[in-house]
Amino acid sequence: MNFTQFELLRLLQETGFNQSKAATRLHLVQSAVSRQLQLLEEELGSPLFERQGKKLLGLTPLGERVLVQVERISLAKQNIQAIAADARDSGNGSLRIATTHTQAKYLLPEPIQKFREKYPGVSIYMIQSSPDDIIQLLHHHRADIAICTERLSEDSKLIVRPCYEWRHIAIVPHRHPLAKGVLSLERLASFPVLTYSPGFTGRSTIGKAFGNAGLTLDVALSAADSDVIKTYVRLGLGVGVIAGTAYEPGNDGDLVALDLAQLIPGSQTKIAYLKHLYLPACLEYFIRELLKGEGKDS
Amino acid sequence: MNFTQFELLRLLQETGFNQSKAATRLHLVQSAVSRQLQLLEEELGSPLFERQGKKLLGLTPLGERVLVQVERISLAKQNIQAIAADARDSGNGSLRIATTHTQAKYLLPEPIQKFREKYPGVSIYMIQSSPDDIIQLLHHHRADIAICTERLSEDSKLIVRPCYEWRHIAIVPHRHPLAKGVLSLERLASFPVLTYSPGFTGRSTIGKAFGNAGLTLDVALSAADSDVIKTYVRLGLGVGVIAGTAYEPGNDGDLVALDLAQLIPGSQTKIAYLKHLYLPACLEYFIRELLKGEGKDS
DNA sequence: TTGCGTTACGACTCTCGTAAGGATG
DNA sequence: CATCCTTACGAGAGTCGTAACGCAA
Repeated sequence: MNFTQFELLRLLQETGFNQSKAATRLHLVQSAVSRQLQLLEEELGSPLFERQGKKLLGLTPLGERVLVQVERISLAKQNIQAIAADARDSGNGSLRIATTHTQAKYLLPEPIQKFREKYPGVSIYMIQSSPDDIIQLLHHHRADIAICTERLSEDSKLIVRPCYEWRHIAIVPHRHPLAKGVLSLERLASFPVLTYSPGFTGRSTIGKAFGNAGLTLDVALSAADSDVIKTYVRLGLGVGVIAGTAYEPGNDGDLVALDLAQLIPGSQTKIAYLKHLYLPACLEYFIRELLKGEGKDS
Repeated sequence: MNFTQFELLRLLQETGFNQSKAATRLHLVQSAVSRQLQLLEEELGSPLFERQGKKLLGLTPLGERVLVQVERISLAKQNIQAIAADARDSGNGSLRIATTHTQAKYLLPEPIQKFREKYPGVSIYMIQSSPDDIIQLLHHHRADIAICTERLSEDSKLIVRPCYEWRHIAIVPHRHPLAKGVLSLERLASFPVLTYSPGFTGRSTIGKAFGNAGLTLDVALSAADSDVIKTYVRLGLGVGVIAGTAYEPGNDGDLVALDLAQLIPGSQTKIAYLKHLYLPACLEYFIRELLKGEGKDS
């Protein structure tokens, strides 16, 4: 029973119960892993893994219950290291932000600039990925905080806090027919639409709004990235539906932004971090900055 | 960073930061403790303890934050052992009940008998103590479950669940003047009273009831134990005020029980166990039995 | 002097890596 | 025969206990 053995358990699950891969990630040889596994199972008195011959297939019910506790231990141990690092020098360290392109480009610049001024010694890692991946990054301790609009709610291991509300807009070139006249979901749906990939930046909200109106969207192109969408809107591929915050009057003067507030419900961008995770001074500051203006504490 | 070092931290706090005592409880010599402490502080990079010369005085702010995580680790580790023991043989093991005399004698016999029938292999340790001690026993992992009436509410580390409601009664010998006539707080207070020691079995409720009525109690004798009180009531020392459940018609026929339901508010006996503690099958069963009839789940 | 903590050193235990071998597809 | 796991064995690291020392009440 030691930390290495517990870390091993976690890695075995992550690697699909492959001892060789787990060994590599622990900087050990495979035989050491095999032995530690035997020792642990022997100490606990019953097998933690389902086996077929010598190969590991998965966890036993016992193994699963144990793993829950192991995750707690792993988290608490990381917390201790974070607490100590914070005490040694709270102006140092790293901040790993997992988020989507839209947030990284349009929401975060200002808070990150303020953060940088206060904590010039902290390295910021911006990890861009899909919302599904982002949550996995949190769970696997590969990111400290997640910022995104979707997939952040029904997870008991996370603390999720609302960060800010925003609206979708439609963008079209000036010459586009939609630039003039009254806007409606029906009229919008009559054009090819360019918007976010499923799972990104409120795409589900868009889908629901049209679905409820009995309309089917002709999605000509979907991308994770507001800027990619803008590019193809400029090429005349159709109507772009993007986050309102992604429209930059300075750079996007060639495009007309059409307010969809009456047509598509608002979206809420949230921040999330692991429950029971120690928040270093700098991370706490960053979260406070992000929540500023929102006012709602929980 | 290993489990021994963390266990050491916990023990140092328990022993008042005395390395020698902590060493003994870890079955080590004192010099080993000294070295492990240095290694841990060196690894974390800053001191965990306030020192005066060589003597340890207490925890630094860092040390306190670390200790919180250490307690989580310790608990999770114990959980793993409990889970494994439970899986090896859920009919075996032990059940450590911390409670007061009144509960042990008048509430628990029936549930424990049922428990014993279902789990004949489980050793039951009945730890009788004061409510204050009982809570400490839980925190120090020296008891699995606490059952008592007082001091069980404002602790965020515990899960507290109401178990049953009961009332106080007054007991007097047949010849006593109080055995006849109308009962009132005033009349009761005019006699010497024998009741529970402060902190025991609803003593605070009794005190408040008389206090609110502007009466001072003449407590001739207080004891932790209903049977002791009965004994001295029989000797004519005064009026006994005890839990209604402690009156046994069979054995206490020489005493008159007077209902105090209209005079003293009811008390609630609760059960408590550590949050995040793994409940072995037998403990889960025992808790379910205790809550039966209460119906309220939370 | 007694109690408490640190430092030095030898002995022992533990765990690793190397290497060889068995099982499985 | 390639992958995955187990077992045997020697080398090295880590931790303990003994013992000697420093310091304060």
